[in-house]
Order: sequence, then structure tokens, then C-alpha cells
Amino acid sequence: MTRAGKNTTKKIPDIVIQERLPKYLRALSRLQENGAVEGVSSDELAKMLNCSPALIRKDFSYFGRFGKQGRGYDARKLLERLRHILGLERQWNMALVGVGGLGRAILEYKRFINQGFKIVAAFDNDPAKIGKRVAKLTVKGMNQLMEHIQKENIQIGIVAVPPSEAQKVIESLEKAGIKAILNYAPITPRTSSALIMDIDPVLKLQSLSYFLKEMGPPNK
Amino acid sequence: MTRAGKNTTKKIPDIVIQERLPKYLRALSRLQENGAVEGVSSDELAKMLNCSPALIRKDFSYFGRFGKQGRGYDARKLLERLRHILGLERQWNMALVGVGGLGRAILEYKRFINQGFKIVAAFDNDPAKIGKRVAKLTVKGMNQLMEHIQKENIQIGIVAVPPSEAQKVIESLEKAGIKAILNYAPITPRTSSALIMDIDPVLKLQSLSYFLKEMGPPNK
DNA sequence: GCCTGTGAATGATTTCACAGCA
DNA sequence: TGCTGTGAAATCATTCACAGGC
Repeated sequence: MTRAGKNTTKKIPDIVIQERLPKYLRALSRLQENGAVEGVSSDELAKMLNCSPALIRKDFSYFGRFGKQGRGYDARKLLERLRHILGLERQWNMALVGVGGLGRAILEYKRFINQGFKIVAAFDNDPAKIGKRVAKLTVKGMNQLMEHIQKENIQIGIVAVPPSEAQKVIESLEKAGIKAILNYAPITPRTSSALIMDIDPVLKLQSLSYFLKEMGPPNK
Repeated sequence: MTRAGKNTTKKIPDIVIQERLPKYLRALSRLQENGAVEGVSSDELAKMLNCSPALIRKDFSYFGRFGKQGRGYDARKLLERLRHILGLERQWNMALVGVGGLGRAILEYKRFINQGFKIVAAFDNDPAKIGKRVAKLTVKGMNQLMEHIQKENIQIGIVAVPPSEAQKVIESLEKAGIKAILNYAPITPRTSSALIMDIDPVLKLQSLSYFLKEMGPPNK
């Protein structure tokens, strides 16, 4: 029994979701900010993104037919389409755990709220911090995690605690029902059910170090 | 003419350098911090890193033979070895461009200096900021970029300017001789010769959004 | 003629599976 | 016996190349 028509459900590679669709969306937003463009071709996008046009067409093809042959893509429509695929037509609520230097910087990072990701609660286990106000939020104790995650309809956790605490915190978030975590702690965490994305700028510097070393001193 | 012995120069996949070696190193450092371990097997490392033991052995094999059959790896030696491969036995000097909210947070992020990456100069093009002191550095104007990069022996640039400025700034850094850049601006930049690593937490949240949407509401 | 969408071909990465050393 | 190091096999991702619609 075939499903009506072209429903060619091929497996979408993880890397398409985890890296490229968001970058395509970002490039299109950038295009729109500067004078809006009507149409855009896979060739033009490829140049903006340092990849091949075929890759872009293939990536889009997992989700349907977005373009017009001979014409390219309607930039405005494509952007809407990508936002829809990624589930960005709503606001996502987030909880921050760890209100140290890094945590505070995250609370004040404006792009999250601009992009529809709102930090609605902040937690810490330091009695000296609990009850204090930071960036319009009152810091809560870790014992209130589950309560607030349910009450405030929180879907995403942000971890900004020292590495020694991070695994524990991630387990608490999972226990409280969180299914998606942005982890700033420098560890590779183990999760039972939640999906994690890690951010560690030091790892990136270390790989830059390798390449700098490889190419040796500038002259001589 | 064969090079003496085992110099099996196979191409090392980029992903080994750009993602995994630094993570292996991070896991070993974490091991060492908690009670030091003598030996560690590829199985144990694989569990810590959520990957297969064969992958770890293959990755190490690009750089030589680190382990002892039947015994595993000497954790201490392995860590030294990785630090050497990545070029982390020295200090790297960095210049920050963009002293806004994000730039200040980067200046205050302690892990950079702890890991051997030192921010030795900060630049901005805002006259109101130039000359001010931030985190022990005096903010310089962009016109002094080249001078300071040479004088202070800077190898890595950090970009923390608004997206509209980022491409320009990256080109200035390249002109000043910088070959490695850590880019926090939400764009995909074009470079002529420098290697870039991008950091954009919003991209990660957007891909989490996709997966949250896919799995639908918790019950019902 | 231009540019998409897509099977087929190629290329890259990961896993398998096992020989061989401690 | 236990675990590494590694070719060979399997899997996964990207590019090629072109049929077909605008």
C-alpha cells in the first residue's frame, strides 16, 4: 500500500537538522535584513554557506519541493518553510541552572529572546544566591526545579554549573521531565532520554591550536 | 623509497581534529582531576564519550601506537600525548574584537586562561569604549589592530561584534596576519586564508526545537 | 536557457572482526 | 586472557549528472 504520491520518506541525516538547516535559516534571515531579495538560487546560497549547491538542494528535498525550476527559491517562503520545519513558530521556555559568571552572561544574552527562546527561571544550589534577583528573575533553589518546570511550562534546560556538578544537574533535569538540554559545562554527559547539545569554546580553540601548529611559523 | 618503519601516513579525517581529540583530552583531564587512574581502556573511554571503542582506537592510530595490548592506555601518558598532538604545550595569545556584552563575558571567562589561551588585547570601533579598561585590558581602536597583533605576538582572533560588522572584522584580522579565528557572530563568514570556528548557541537551540516538536507533547 | 530535484556514483567515516602482543 | 591496532566490510554523506518543468 503506497502513500499518496511523492511521500519518499528517506532517512534525514542528523547533520542536516543539527547543523545545516539552522545555518540556512540564519543566512536567509541575514539576506532579509539587508535589502530583501525576491528569489535565491541554490548556487547563491551555496556561496554564502561555503558548501555545494547540490548539498543544499538535497537537504531541502528531504522536506518537499520548495523551489521552481529555472527560477530558484522564493526567499521569503523558504524562510517561513524552514522556520516551520524547525518548530520555530512558537516560543520555547527555558530554565537556567547555575548562576555564576557564565550563567549571568547567558541570562543577559539578547539573541535568545529575540529568536523565541526565553529563559523563564534560574536555579542554583548556593544559599547565598537563592532569593537574589538576576536579570529580572529570582534565583530558586534546586529543590524547586520540578515544581517550576511544570508550572512554567519549561521545555529546555541550560546547564552552566561546574563540571563536577553537571552530570547530577542533568539527571535532575531529566527527572523533572526535561527532554532537551543546552550544556555549557565542559563534560560529555550521559543522558537517559533527553537530547543534549554541548557548547565548549575551549574545544574549538584546541583544534585551532592543532592547525596553527601544523602550519608552523609564518615565515622562515 | 619508504620512510623508516611505520609511518603509515593516512589522511586524518577533519572530524578527528575538530571534534574528537579535544573531547578525549577533556575526558582524560576529568579522570585525572577525580582520583587519578593508572590505566584506561578504549572501552572505558568509549563509555565516557558515548562512542564505540573501535572509533577511539582508530583515531589514536592515526598518530601512533599509544596503548599496550591486554593492558589499555596509560592515562597520564595518553593525556600528555594528546596535549602534544594538539599543540597545547605552549600559551596562545588572542585578540578580542568587540567589547559589548558578549565581548565582556568572553574576557571574563576563566577557562580560556586556565587552558593556556590568553586574551592579551581588546579592540572596538566605538570611540566611547576606546581607552576604557575592561578586565585589566585597555580597549584599543581598530586602527591599532595590526600593530598590536605583531607587537604582542597574537595568533588567534575572537570576533564578538554584531553580524553586520563581522565579515569586515574578519577580513581585518586576516590582513593583520591572523590565521585562526573563533567567531561568535551569527554569520557564516568567508575567509581567504584563516581557519574559522563558529559558535552560535541559537543554532543548537533551533535544532533542539526540531526534536522537541518531532516527539510531540509529553502525553495525550 | 535556467535551475530544481534526484537516482546513481563516488567518497568518507565507522564498525567489524581478528591477528598478535603483554 | 584481555585489549590494542588495523585491514576489510559496511554504512553514511556528498557530489555528479541529467531529466524535466518553468
